Amino acid sequence: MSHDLLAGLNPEQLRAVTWDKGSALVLAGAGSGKTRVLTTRIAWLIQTGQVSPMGVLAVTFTNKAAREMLTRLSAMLPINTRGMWIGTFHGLCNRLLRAHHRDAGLPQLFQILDAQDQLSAVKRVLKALNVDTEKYEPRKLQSFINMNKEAGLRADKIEAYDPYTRRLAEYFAEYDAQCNREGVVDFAELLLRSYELLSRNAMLREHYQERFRHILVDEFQDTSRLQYDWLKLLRAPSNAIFGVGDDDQSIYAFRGANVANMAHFQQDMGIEEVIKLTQNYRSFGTILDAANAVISHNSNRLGKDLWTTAGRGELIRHYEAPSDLDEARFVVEEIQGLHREGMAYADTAVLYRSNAQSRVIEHALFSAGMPYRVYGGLRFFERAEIKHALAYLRLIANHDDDNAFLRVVNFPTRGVGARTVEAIDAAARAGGVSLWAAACAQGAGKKGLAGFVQLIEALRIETQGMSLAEQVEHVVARSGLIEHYKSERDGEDRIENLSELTNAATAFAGESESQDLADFLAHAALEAGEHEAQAGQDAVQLMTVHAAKGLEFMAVFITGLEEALFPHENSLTEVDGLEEERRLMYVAITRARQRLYLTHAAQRMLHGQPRYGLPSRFLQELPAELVQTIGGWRKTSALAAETMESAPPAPSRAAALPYRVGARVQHPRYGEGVVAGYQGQGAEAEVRVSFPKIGDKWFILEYARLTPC
DNA sequence: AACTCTTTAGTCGCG
DNA sequence: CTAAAGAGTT
Repeated sequence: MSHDLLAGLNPEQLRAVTWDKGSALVLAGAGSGKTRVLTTRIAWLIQTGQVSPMGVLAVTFTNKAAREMLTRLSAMLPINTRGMWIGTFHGLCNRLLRAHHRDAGLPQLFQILDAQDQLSAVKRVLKALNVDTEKYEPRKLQSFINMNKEAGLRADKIEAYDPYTRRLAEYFAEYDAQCNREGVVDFAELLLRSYELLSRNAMLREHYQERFRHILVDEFQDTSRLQYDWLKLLRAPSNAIFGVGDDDQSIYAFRGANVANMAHFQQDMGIEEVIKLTQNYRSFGTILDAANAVISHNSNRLGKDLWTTAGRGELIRHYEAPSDLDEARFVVEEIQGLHREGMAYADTAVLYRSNAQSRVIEHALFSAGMPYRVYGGLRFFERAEIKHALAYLRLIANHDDDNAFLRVVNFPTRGVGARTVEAIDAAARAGGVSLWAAACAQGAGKKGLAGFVQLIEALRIETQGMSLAEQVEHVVARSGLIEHYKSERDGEDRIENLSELTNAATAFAGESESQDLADFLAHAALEAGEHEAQAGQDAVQLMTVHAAKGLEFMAVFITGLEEALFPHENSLTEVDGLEEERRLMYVAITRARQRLYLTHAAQRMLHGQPRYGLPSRFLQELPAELVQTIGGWRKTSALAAETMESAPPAPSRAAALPYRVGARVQHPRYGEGVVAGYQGQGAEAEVRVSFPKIGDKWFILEYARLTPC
């Protein structure tokens, strides 16, 4: 039987799939069949009777990855995957907390705050404490809270050596208190809460440890400190963790990912040998060589090189554009050419480091009348009208949800102004009760408020006994949202989305076999929905490099390959920042199957001003024989190369270029400025300096009276 | 309560 | 430049 399952696996994959000596770490390169290994292993474990479906715990980071695993698994095995613990960290923690909400100290119908909700909750805390939000920015506090929770730290465990941090910790504590009062948890809280639940409750912990004989973890390099500890807590000494990841694709340190977990895992589990999947099934050899070459400039790697049997393929194409406009024009023309040769638009992707860069490319595509799709932006459950409708539903499920209350108490407007809300807020704080309770108490006198209270109560009663979809439909219809959007100029889309919400509820009820409103609300928070825009059409794919991780395309354009943009200037001041940028470059390169374009622009508009960038150091890190320069307005970028730290030193001319681009310099007449670029060579070399007020100035390098500052 | 003006910030973003 | 958020105006 298992023959079918294992057929077609290469020796490395086979070794990983059938590993039977305890915990394992699989170093899975890009395009090496990682998902296949994970799912085949689960199927193999079940089919060979080593574990029952209930005994498997498989964790991913995205809903998409979890879905894919489930789909592939049900194709491999005739089992019902429902009830199996396969999902995202957050989804599984949610499941755990719902099942044991009492032990976790949560109300049964606790609600989940998404990032937006969390930010407004944070703002409310700061307002209640009368904090100067200039000094303590809500966003900063939000990320402070999340960073600490991701490291497993509550407010009282934070070591604050300065008054500022001490204050932040205080506000953190107050925020948590507010969440507890309101019966809501944020994303990080889902994890921390379930970690604490398991660590405090030995009975529960042992129950799950006994149950999950095999734990499998996808994208191990993206795990946070807390997630790693959570996994260790769930694993009995006799059970195995199978971790799959790629340290070279670790690009999420900024949101708490801790690559070091891979090394810790090796030590903690006594793993002697890492299984490496290095055969790549995606790209041609030239592309892989380029990726290998770039990433080899990083230190602290576990180490691996990708290879293929597919052959060399085409050279990488490098285009040097005079400006961002020209870069976009080039990309458009190339895609048109590819399309004429039969390539689908959807097989081409344009990647960039930051979202702002998409504008120019979008404009060029639009002018050329070509279809395109931009990834990112608002997702379905994040749209304002959907959040409004959900707020009504949340308030029915949990009256104490102050976030939801504030969102809709006066939307659509019903004469409950800021003054009234303030009064409710004061009463609620004085009485230590929720806004809802305070509103009920004083609502009688005020027309609008009384109407709101009655509406919510009526909805609660009316929806009892209804199916989930009926409840959603009913609440949307009675909330007045549709009437409100009818009178708005471009409200049609919003009304359409609201009716789509009913469809989403129907679909959810069908998939999960749950008619429970709380389940649906959790689903809405945990799965914000796809990025809607014209999915499924044949369109050029535009996205950031981060968003491209895990995807592949026949042809890939990596644009904006300039110093200070990619690698991003902000990363240069961060610890290991440059290495993370290089991994980002590695991810970008390995998205391409057949053809890879690298482009950079000498001049680019940034923040409304022209910026002059040198070619990215990553271009220099590519072996010249893999790259073919096409077009190009300048013969060589050798001059540029020599200003770069990572380039081999060229003493004679390095002395001639005393400042890096981006370096701050002082000029006796114009004051402080930033070096924006160089032009010419030798005695004619000129330096361009940007001054804040005055703008850009060219100086003959030899005579310019510049001093570093 | 809608509208307008001003100010400000601007890397990447799963759940 | 430009989008978003906050403040101020009608």
